[in-house]
Amino acid sequence: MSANGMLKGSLQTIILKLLHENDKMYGYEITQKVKEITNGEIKLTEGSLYPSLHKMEAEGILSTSTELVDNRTRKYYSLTKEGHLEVETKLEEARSFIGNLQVLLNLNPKLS
Amino acid sequence: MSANGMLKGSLQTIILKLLHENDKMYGYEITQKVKEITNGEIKLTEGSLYPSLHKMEAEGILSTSTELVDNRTRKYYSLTKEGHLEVETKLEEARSFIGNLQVLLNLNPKLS
DNA sequence: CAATATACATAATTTTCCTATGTATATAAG
DNA sequence: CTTATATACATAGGAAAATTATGTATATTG
Repeated sequence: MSANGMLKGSLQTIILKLLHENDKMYGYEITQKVKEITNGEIKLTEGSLYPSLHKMEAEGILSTSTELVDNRTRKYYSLTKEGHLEVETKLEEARSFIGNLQVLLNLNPKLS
Repeated sequence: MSANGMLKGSLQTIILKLLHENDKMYGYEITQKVKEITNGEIKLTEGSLYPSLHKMEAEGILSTSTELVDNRTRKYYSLTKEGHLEVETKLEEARSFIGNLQVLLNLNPKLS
């Protein structure tokens, strides 16, 4: 929630990057991690997170395994081989887009 | 077009920033300016640009004036008083969001 | 004369996210 | 003991934003 109408288009990239770093994570853990890293400025809603995870699983870039902890179900997500390729693509797109946006908006313009 | 699925959410900000710098611009001119600044990496489509301009005009943050140049109509857009306020808000949002995204994706992480 | 550039517009669709809701267990507060 | 909060998942319905695909029209270049 809270002031991120700009999330569109980068949610998948954020999720994939976290899974690239952490090997396996479950949904709730992802929301907490994003909140922590951004000092509470970006809060993923379940209504956007879970459908996005399901979609990527259906596309074959994520795989799942379920565990039971304290009587509560945890569904862990991991990158597949295709997922690892997809992260690189998405990150490069993000790098490029952010660079262009910074130039357009005069925010920390690209040196060089 | 071309590799900017991440445009969602920042199109208005880009337009407003250009109008903030240029006092008045017409649609086609905006597409050319964005293409020029980003070395052709971001190409605004008419299908997204014009509806966005119309919407902002309806909201009262843009005003228009039409001119005829070489027998072709040009519809110039300018920021209204509200538009000038809106630019600041949008820019601050963009600054914040990009900062968070950079930390999440490990791209030029914020020093400090 | 044809292709490209300039200049606007919009309908229909798709993508992506959010809101609201629902289920269920564990723990902390009072 | 009861209530609120945190943990943990899921999905239906709706809204917002951009794209695709058209359509009109004039000027310029080859």
